[in-house]
Amino acid sequence: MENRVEEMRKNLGLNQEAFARAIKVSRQTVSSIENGKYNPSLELAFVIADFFGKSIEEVFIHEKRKE
Amino acid sequence: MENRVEEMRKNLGLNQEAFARAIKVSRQTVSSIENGKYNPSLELAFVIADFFGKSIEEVFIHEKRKE
DNA sequence: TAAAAAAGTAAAGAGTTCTTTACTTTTATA
DNA sequence: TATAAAAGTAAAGAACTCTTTACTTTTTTA
Repeated sequence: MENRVEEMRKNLGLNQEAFARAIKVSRQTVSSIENGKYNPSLELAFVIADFFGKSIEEVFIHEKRKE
Repeated sequence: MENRVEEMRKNLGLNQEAFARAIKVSRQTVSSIENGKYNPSLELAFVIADFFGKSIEEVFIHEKRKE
């Protein structure tokens, strides 16, 4: 799954540390999500989307693979 | 976090087993999510919402608590 | 280009999501 | 009401999410 977290974070002029503080996770969590190491939990996906004022679908791109 | 999975599943006339098969998880996973034992992963939330033809926000209700 | 700031990464550990197996309880129907 | 179908639940284990600590690499700026 792809996401636009880095792009949206940079649009707000925040570095990973400030963004991590704002959404109350570690900086490593932000880095891991931005780099696609893993997806956030649904809860964290909501927190991130809410922070950006976007829907989850606008931030996280679920490419539905067929077979 | 609340969700409307049970309601939407029943609207389609599916029991937990048929629904679980359709979204490729175990019946226990469906039961656990419907009963709020845990939230689905973001990936599974997308699969469920897609199955219902809804957005994640329409299926999963993230009540943002301000302490 | 040297120093500082920002970001990448790794490993160990805690907690969460999901599976399988199996049994119990509830709900629907003959 | 007896049986069948549907749903609840529990436990052990695998895989994933997130934390802390700590170090390395990349990018920015003085």
